[in-house]
Amino acid sequence: MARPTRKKGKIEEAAIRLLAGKGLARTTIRDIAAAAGVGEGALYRHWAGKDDMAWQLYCREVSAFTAAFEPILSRSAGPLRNRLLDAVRFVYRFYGDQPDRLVFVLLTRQGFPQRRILDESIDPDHAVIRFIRAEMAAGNVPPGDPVLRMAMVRGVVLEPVLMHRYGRLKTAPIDLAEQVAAACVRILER
Amino acid sequence: MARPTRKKGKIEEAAIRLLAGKGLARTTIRDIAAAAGVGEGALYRHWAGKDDMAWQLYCREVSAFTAAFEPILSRSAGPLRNRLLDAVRFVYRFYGDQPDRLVFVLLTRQGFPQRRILDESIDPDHAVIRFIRAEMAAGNVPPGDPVLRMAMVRGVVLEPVLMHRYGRLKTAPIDLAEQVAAACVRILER
DNA sequence: TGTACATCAGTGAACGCGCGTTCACTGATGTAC
DNA sequence: TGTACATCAGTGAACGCGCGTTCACTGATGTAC
Repeated sequence: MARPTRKKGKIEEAAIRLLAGKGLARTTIRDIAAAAGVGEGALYRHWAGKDDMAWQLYCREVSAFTAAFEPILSRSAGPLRNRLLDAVRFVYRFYGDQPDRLVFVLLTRQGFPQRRILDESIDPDHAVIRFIRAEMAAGNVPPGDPVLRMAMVRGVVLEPVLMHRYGRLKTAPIDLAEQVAAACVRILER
Repeated sequence: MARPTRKKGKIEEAAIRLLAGKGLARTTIRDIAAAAGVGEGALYRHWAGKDDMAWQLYCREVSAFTAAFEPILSRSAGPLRNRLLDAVRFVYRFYGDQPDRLVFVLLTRQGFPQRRILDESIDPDHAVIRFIRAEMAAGNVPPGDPVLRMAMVRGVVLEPVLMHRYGRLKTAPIDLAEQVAAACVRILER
């Protein structure tokens, strides 16, 4: 039963790279198979089809990201600004180490034919909303719509990543972490 | 020669709606033709093909947006915070009036097969960069990378639009303009 | 240990559907005289 | 004004390519005895 799967991992890595690069609709099974050094049929040994593979992969990667990210947000020691800086650094280091994976997890909007909904327990946006709610309760953030706050913070943190990926922003995001974290503080603290 | 074109406009409106909704790759010629109430061949009377139509439409709409947006940015009267509020209100009103058109112009990333580059003279991001450079020169914004500043402002302003479009943010963006503009001021003013 | 068999990851040619595009045609409008 | 013709937006069946998927097959590994 526990037969060694040699090529499933290769397919997954190739898929993440290609999906982050050009999205689900423009990525073909043959693209993925060729990039993974695998026949076209191999994919169907592990998943029901293309969309199923993409969705399962997406859920797994989002879940893994959030599992690593949430503890950083919920560490309650130190002032808010330090914790925000840690969180921004975490995201930007992840991008520095595995740009395709971060883009796949956080910046692959749309893409899935049926409007699939991510479970709240693994959605990184919801982790940020919970964080903001907790900080409001603790009196570190003035009351207001936590979803709006999350949206603004998300935009400030991730838009520079996109600009870097498209070649517009020359500086690596990790070197901008202080500036971006400072902007987050100003958005949240009123 | 000046023969009346009855259906070109219908095709364009349908295309904007569909492209904003599901992107170029998932939108078919037949989708557009059906939504416009037109035969499939009609499109080829006006454009060389699907990609050509999408690109021409994109350039036209971006250009029109920037032509209306730039004067608001470059009005030099009044304090920075008032001008930023005007700019945010302009974007959010545009979204309120024509959500599909705004999403098509500002939030349709990627999509085009060959990495086509938008001319600087019609790119709204560049209009914002020019604005920030001018404010730096005038001493209203401390020196720093104008591209990073543009990216952060862009994220703060547009991420709430996406969240509203996907149903996560319940309040209409126009009612959040003051809060978002205040965040922009804090990002730019140091 | 050796032999026979079962299991299953992986192959790649073939299939059929859906897509962008073509093309022979229609019909409405403009122009020449 | 009326007639003949030219122009061109628009039609929709048909075409062919590229895609996701299938399937008969291979071969490596695990298991029974």
